[in-house]
Amino acid sequence: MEHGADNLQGFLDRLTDRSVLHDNEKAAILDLPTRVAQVEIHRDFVSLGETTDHVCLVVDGIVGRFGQNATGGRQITALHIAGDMADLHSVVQPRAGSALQALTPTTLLRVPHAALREVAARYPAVAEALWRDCAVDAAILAQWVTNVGRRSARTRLAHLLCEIATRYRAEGQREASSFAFAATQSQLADATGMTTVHVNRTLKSLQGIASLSNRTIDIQDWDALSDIGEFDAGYLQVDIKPADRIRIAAPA
Amino acid sequence: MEHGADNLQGFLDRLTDRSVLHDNEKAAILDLPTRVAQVEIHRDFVSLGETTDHVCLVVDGIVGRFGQNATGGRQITALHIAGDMADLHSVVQPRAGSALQALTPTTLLRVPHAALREVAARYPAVAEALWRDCAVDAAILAQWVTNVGRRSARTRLAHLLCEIATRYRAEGQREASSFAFAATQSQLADATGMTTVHVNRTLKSLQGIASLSNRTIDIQDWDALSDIGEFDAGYLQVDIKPADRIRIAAPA
DNA sequence: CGACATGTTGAAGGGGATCAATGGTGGTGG
DNA sequence: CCACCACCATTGATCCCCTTCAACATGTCG
Repeated sequence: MEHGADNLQGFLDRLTDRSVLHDNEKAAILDLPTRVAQVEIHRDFVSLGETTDHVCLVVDGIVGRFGQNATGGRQITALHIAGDMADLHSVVQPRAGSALQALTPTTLLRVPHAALREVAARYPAVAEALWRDCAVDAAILAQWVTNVGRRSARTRLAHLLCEIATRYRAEGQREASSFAFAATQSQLADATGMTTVHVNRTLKSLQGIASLSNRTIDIQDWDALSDIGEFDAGYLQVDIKPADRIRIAAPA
Repeated sequence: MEHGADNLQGFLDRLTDRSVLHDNEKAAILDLPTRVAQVEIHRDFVSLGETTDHVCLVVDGIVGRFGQNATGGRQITALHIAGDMADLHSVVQPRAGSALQALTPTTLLRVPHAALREVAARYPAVAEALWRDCAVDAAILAQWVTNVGRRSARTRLAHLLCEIATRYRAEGQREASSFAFAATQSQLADATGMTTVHVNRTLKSLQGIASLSNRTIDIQDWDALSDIGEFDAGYLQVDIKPADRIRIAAPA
């Protein structure tokens, strides 16, 4: 067990984008004990029903949270990228309600529940920040329900691409962009409740607006894409001005 | 502003079904200031984007959390019944990511954020219990994504009925039952991403297994219904044995 | 009793699934 | 360095679940 301050920094950044933490609280987070783990592609590193004693921070790669139906059809219910705590909820609810799988070769940082709980207990503001991140997670899930339930395939896919792009560059972005994203069409299908075939065709229909190739997402026309995707970044709680960040806990 | 201990009891029960709270912590919750509100049917009492300063506890009736697409199609992303805090997440994230609407005439208890935050700050175990409830909420949302994304209409509807039944009687139930649930077919449609027409036909296909009429859900054959719905109640975190409830916070 | 919401039924059309095959492409080992 | 293989992308043809549109029935509440 080592200290993974370098990698924890990404997680801390995520937290402080939305929450107010003081220096001692930040230090406590960077001081968390960690263990690095490499996960090969397509491997479940948390299984359904398993009780875990640590959380998994994504350092590199993409992680999917999976649900499945009786016939084996898999549905991705959440995507997690570098800086995300993929199962933060497990701190208060250690029995996994869904499996976690590496969608690409992935590097994780495992942080023991015990250590995180200790920090959360000592610093209420940290507990609050973690809770807040879970709330954002839930807001994203609610968006996905709407996405899958009430939008056409084209809109669905566009919305997902917008969400991913926005989360990658945690700044408001209203422009074209291009970034590494090594998911396959079949994984996009699992995330949008479509079939691979239809993802392929829908992606084609977005030519000139956005594309996925060479493990890279290219967004050529952000306005058009966010329009098609009916996308409004508000729910991602990105770009919260420092003055608007809330802190319930007293100064430590 | 009065004390609504009677009605807060339902909320406290919900919390203590999953979390361990000591007597002083329970007392602090029952002591929260509240304001009763009657909400007429079909009225939004929280709008999208609004910043609230209180949470809404459902005392009686049914509340839906709504998302919507560009053409006005509405999707219910969560259902809340008596005892549920419909927007608990607003404690840490006061800007509403979705609207809340009364699906039936509803009685609410409004609890000021300030008061709840004060209790949460003084009693870390309370903050933990609230956080845990948000985590359960998120687990339900993940199920809904799977439900809407990868299940047939029949399965979807059966799954929803199973979830509602299980949440109403927060005990493991493997049997027929009948309970008041005044939602319309059109609301079930919004919750499952179907059309009213198809809900009507699908409901008919469940004749003898389950039915919705006279504002009442009747489940005649639980085994068949949970089978069709591919339902496993685990994610609802109902029926957690006292010994299995987790408490991070130290004894107060 | 009248009005409006909710439930019911029929007919027709389409969006996306399904099935099936072929074409790329990167990775691996001989 | 090439041959092979596994995985991924692409395309066509067909089917069907569910939507859409439209009408009518039923219920409920003032």
